[in-house]
Amino acid sequence: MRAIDYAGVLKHQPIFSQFTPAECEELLAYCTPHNLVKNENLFQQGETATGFYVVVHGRIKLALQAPRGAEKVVEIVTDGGSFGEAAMFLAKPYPVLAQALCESLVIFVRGEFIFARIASDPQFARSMLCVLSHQLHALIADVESYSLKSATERIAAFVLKESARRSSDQITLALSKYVLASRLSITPETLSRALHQMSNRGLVEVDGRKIRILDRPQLHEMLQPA
Amino acid sequence: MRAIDYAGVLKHQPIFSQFTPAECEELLAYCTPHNLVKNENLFQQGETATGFYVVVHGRIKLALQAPRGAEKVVEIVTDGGSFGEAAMFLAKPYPVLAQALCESLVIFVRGEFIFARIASDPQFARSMLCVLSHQLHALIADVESYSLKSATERIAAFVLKESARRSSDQITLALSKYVLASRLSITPETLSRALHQMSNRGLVEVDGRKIRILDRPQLHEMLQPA
DNA sequence: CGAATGATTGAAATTAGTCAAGCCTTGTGG
DNA sequence: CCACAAGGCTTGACTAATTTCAATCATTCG
Repeated sequence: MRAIDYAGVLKHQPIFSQFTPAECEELLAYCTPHNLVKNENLFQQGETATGFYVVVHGRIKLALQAPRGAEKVVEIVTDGGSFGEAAMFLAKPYPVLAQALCESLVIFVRGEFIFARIASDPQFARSMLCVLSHQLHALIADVESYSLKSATERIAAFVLKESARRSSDQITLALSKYVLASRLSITPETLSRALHQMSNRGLVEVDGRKIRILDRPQLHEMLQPA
Repeated sequence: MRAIDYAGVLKHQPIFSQFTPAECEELLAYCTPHNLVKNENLFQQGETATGFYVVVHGRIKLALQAPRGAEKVVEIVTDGGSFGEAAMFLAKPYPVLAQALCESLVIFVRGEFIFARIASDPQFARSMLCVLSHQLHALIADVESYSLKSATERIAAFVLKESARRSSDQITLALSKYVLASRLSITPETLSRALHQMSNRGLVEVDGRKIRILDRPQLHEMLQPA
């Protein structure tokens, strides 16, 4: 078993792409890798943040927890993504729970390094500002979706977005339908029913976790002004 | 009519509080003040951002617009607040509409200046990162509210938060109930009914736009685990 | 004063959630 | 290799929360 070249791994993360190999070596001293098994928690809602996380590979679920086991999945972070920056900058508790949906490798980066780097590298500061700005806009898009679209419309939007991301009419859910439903702020039952209904209308073809788009124009029309 | 000392005004905005008077003078060259009348639009959803805005005084509504006149109020920005930073950093369109709810003075700050300042002043970069982080966490709190709380609970939470902000049991809505309802993602009708119900239960006393908290413990309990 | 806007109220409709049962995989251990 | 347990998914019937529609009432402010 050979040691992983974590410095090399860091170099390949979008957020550190401007770093030289030497800088990655330096950064490494402030990093802690975490190998997570499926369903393992990385941190709980409420734990105070002293750094943030980069997802090397895998899928990390960020979720809000409510009494009686209810939860709301806010985001699924995948390869190359990061999370926890905002809590780090504010030195506040993480507002969400982070849990691995599958075997994942994430790297914890101590805030200490980031703060120093920002002080010395304005370009890096710009990158972090862009990362946070992206996250903010993504959340606003979610709020728009929750507030102004019906359950079926949200599902249609999701299918189209996934399809665009993979440049394919055929998408395979990397998530259980339970998690997807929570991400879309609906119940699994509603998701199931809505997919069936879309299937009956000939918009999509559903086979387990595979969804194929049959009538893209019609699907788009569902999201347009009435 | 005497010219307003905008440099002095800038100095008093939280986001520029670290600036020296000389720096504020310099900043001023990149600023454009806007006096807005009630209901005046500052920008439309979709306009490309080349800077951001600071609210000197007044109330600016940020809202998502949907077909058929529907809209969702995302945030109300008040004195000392700012908005549009994320769109500026991404050089993307504003995802929301900005409209004055009352006569307001806002100052537009060109991104050009901010970018230069970030390059030369790491402390300022930190400030901007904190501002964005705050906005992100505020949005997550909203998502939590929308997803995991009932309409009545959201109203109770709002009343308590307003009361805390003013350190008083008595709050006076600075918003029309229509705008407040949209902010809480409910309809005005539901807001009206819920307030009445809370009033009937002796939790609050409602008189037009004045709300007085009568039973704070009970109100808190509504937000706790069942 | 009177139009316009905002707020309230009631009744009906609708969406989505809840509860409960059953089904279908999938993986595991006998 | 089969059987069964477990989880994930689907389905149906019912319920509940909130919205919609419509009408009325109040307020404000030209």
